[in-house]
Amino acid sequence: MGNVNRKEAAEIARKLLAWYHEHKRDLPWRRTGDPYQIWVSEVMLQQTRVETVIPYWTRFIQRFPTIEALAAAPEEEVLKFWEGLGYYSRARNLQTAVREVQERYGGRVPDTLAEISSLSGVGPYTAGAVLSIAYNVPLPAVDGNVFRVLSRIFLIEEDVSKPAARKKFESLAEFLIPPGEASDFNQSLMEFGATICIPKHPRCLSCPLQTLCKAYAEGMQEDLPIKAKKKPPRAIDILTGIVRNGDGNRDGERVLIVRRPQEGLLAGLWEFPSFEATPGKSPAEDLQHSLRQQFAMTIQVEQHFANMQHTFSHLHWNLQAYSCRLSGTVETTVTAADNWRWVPVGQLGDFPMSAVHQKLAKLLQGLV
DNA sequence: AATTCGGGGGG
DNA sequence: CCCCCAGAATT
Repeated sequence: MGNVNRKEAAEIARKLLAWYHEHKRDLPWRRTGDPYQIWVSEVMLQQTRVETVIPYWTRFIQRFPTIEALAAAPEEEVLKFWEGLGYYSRARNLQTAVREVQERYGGRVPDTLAEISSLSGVGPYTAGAVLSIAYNVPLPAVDGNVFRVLSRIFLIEEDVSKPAARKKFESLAEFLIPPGEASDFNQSLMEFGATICIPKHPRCLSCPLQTLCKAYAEGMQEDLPIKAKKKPPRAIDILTGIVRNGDGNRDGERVLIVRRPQEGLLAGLWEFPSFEATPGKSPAEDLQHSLRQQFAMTIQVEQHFANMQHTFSHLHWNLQAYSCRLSGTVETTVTAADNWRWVPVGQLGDFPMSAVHQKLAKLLQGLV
């Protein structure tokens, strides 16, 4: 596959670099040479669009401008800055990795493949991207764009969703890097895929590589890359309690939130207490039973609050939320615990929450 | 090699 | 509605 000689490789690189210098977007992380800040951008960009990342990166770098700043921050604050971006283990891994750079590498992002790859959350793509972009090390950075671009230029009909395909595309991408131009070339390949050689209806009429693209010559550009279809997400029913206490004392009304476990889906995020529904049980009974079992609380379900549907990569939530009220008063000594708290509705925004629960919080605050 | 991890934009 | 997105870790 992709048999290229040095001359063809040089021509592709030359044309892509010329196109890139003319058409590259003015992205905020292209204005810095700081390897840490470039690293942050690459982690945020994993499975995430450039337009989505821009405001997150800007706020994150403003708050955590250096490795020292991020290393010293409370994890929950880091999550708060990541809130809504998804794949929250990226944030946790990034902070773990940054702390290791502090200890092991004296606060300087390592510039070798072995060292940077040992950091948590740094896989083959991110390692190549940071090393090439920040240090101009001639290593490939194969992301979804590069799979698509190379599969079309060289008409590679291999299933790119198979892990085995990655190594072949990596060696091809590495071979194409012109001497001394790893940084710009790798970015040109991705930028080209993001703006010209796009997934559907590629802009072949504006393409600087049209004359040498094998897929275009065969009229196959729309059929590449080959990718296996994903399984549909499985659906589960979730019951959520918007539980308010009725003490009405000096602090006013408070609502119960719970922190999810440190591992698994939405790890470490706060949410209104939620449980997978028990088939055959009435929602009110089910919710009452679950809250008693988990938090030793007696509540009464007052009324239906809202329905939410949310699809994750592999899961579909069908969520029903009910307004509930705590029976009796809350002892002042148990108004907070390690993984649950009673908080004033106005302070819900201080806690990192998933997109679904953010929406519930806004409904509760009357902001919608 | 197959699953688990979020969320949103666009055809 | 489906696909895709500057993927990595776990099993």
